Amino acid sequence: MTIEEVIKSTVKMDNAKKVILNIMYTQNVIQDHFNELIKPYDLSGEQYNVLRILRGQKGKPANMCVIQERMLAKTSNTTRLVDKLLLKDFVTRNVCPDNRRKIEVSITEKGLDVLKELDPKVDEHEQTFANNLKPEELVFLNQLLEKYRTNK
Amino acid sequence: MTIEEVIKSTVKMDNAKKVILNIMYTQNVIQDHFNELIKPYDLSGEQYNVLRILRGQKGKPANMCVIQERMLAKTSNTTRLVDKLLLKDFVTRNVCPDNRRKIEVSITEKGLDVLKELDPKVDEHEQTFANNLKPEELVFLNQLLEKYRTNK
DNA sequence: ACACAACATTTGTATATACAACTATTAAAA
DNA sequence: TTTTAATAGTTGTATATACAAATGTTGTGT
Repeated sequence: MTIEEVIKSTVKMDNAKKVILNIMYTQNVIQDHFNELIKPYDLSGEQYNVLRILRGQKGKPANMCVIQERMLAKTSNTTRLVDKLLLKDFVTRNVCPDNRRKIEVSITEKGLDVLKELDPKVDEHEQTFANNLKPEELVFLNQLLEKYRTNK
Repeated sequence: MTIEEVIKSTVKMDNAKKVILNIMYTQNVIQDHFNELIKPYDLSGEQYNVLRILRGQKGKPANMCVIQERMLAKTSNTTRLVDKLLLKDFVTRNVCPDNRRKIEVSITEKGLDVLKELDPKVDEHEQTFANNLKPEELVFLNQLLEKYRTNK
């Protein structure tokens, strides 16, 4: 389905506009699919993302600004995301002893368990889309997107 | 900047995962850029999108479900989006005489004026990104994204 | 030591989004 | 014709997001 069909556009669009709409819409489709996947786990997409970042720390705690800079949506409110994860016992939060301005956030066993349970489903989610392209097309799509963003 | 650099990933990712993150992140970058652009006009991205859809109707009013199906984010609350546009006198809203379940929404002169003023800025926004790619790369990027979404 | 800037995080507030429940109207079936 | 189902839109509520202002802590210059 082309992007014109999706938005039932009546007027002809140039490729610059089509690309923007295609990226926006594709992101929406991916996100809807992913939200379905994590709905039973009472996690939002950004909450999942924070857990993933914390697991990537391999035991080392992360402070708020580290989490922030590794998130996709830089405008998210990290404090309140961590609040939600705390309520579910997926993370711990402590003042950093070396620098009391900083907060050390770590993932708990319970948090790791949830991620482990989600891992195969997330892989499947990723593959479902990726299987529509040949391996070399995937590589090229990555290159094009990265080039498209140059200097932004 | 590769997606790994953006999220400062420590672990190696396969291309299926990279593509997802690249699309999500690129959408974020585009949206942030667009939000800057429309900020002075007191419009949100989705509000702009509704106005654009209404202009595409070329005078013919659109009812709520038509607007809904042409929006990128299918989960948006059309009623409240139109409420906001009404407050700014950018649209009119009337009960459809043929079928009183339906609502006819039309763009006003004032709404058209705002779009007209935004047009060159939106074009520039689209070109800023598109100029990073060759014309044939743009075409290919569109094809890859559409193929990537197959059956979703 | 004191003032002041820089840093890290939190809080307030307004708006937006997600999703289910609800109302009103029309169409279809019994 | 009454009941039921389908359609179109609205409202309630909880959560999320955006962004500015506020708080507390540390570093720097005088």
